[in-house]
Amino acid sequence: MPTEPPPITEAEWQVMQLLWERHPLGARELAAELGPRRGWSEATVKTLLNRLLKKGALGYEQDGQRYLYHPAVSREDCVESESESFLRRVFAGKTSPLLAHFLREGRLSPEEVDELRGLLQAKEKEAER
Amino acid sequence: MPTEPPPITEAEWQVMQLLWERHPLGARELAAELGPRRGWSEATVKTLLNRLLKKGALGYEQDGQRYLYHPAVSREDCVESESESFLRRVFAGKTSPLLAHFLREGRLSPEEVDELRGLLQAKEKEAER
DNA sequence: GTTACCCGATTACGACTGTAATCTAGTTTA
DNA sequence: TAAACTAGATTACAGTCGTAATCGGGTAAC
Repeated sequence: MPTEPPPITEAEWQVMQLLWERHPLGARELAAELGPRRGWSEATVKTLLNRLLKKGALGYEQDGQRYLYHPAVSREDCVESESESFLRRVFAGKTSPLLAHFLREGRLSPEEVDELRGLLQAKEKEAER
Repeated sequence: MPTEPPPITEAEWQVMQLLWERHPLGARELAAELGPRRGWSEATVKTLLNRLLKKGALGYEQDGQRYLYHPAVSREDCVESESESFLRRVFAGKTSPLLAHFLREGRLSPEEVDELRGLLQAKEKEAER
């Protein structure tokens, strides 16, 4: 069973997403990337890093006198737990209406449609069993 | 354009879900239903009702000396705005991975699979255009 | 060796949340 | 009519969040 990840807030997700893509990174680099695109001061980024450390969502290795941060929880686990809570809250736990909603609203390339068809077929077989 | 619904918190969603299903309802009935299943005191339910009124998410009609509450924002609008924010936060705005995730994780009846296949086909045609 | 600087740690602070208790004014009851 | 009961309005209060400024200790530069 994957360890239940700590709750990650909206602002913290931004930090995590970047670190899941690319790590390790120092506060400096993180701030350089996130600051402009989120309108955050460097201080704000540092606060988020500290909170994520405290939650156990990040780890670090010392690099001279600074830290190089890296994720300590997997993206999959976080996506999973956030998804579950969203599903429960907004769609009363029923997956099918959720899928219908996003299928209607989303824009999908033909390739994506194809991939999803594949997954649906797999699902179908599984249901037959 | 549907009016942007106010942000609804986790606890408030419970109240809204019940009222979307069945309304109008008095604070008494709401509390009778939500209290047990959420472990809330009646006072808590009243607080939530007040906050939702203040946000404009609920309306009421006077019934003697009490209120009968009813939704003032549509479930669809709330679902939509909550879904958008979830999609952005957790799946970086990309619908396809979201669908793939819930397709993999969810349990679907054969009928649901069928319905989804229909939606997929519609999507496909739309993409061809 | 002082001085300026970099960086993590600590503190700040108002808004929002979850969870209630209390107040207050009308209503029912003895 | 005084006591008890409703039910909405107001107040409470600790924890979290977004957003930051400041502190303190080590490092580099002069």
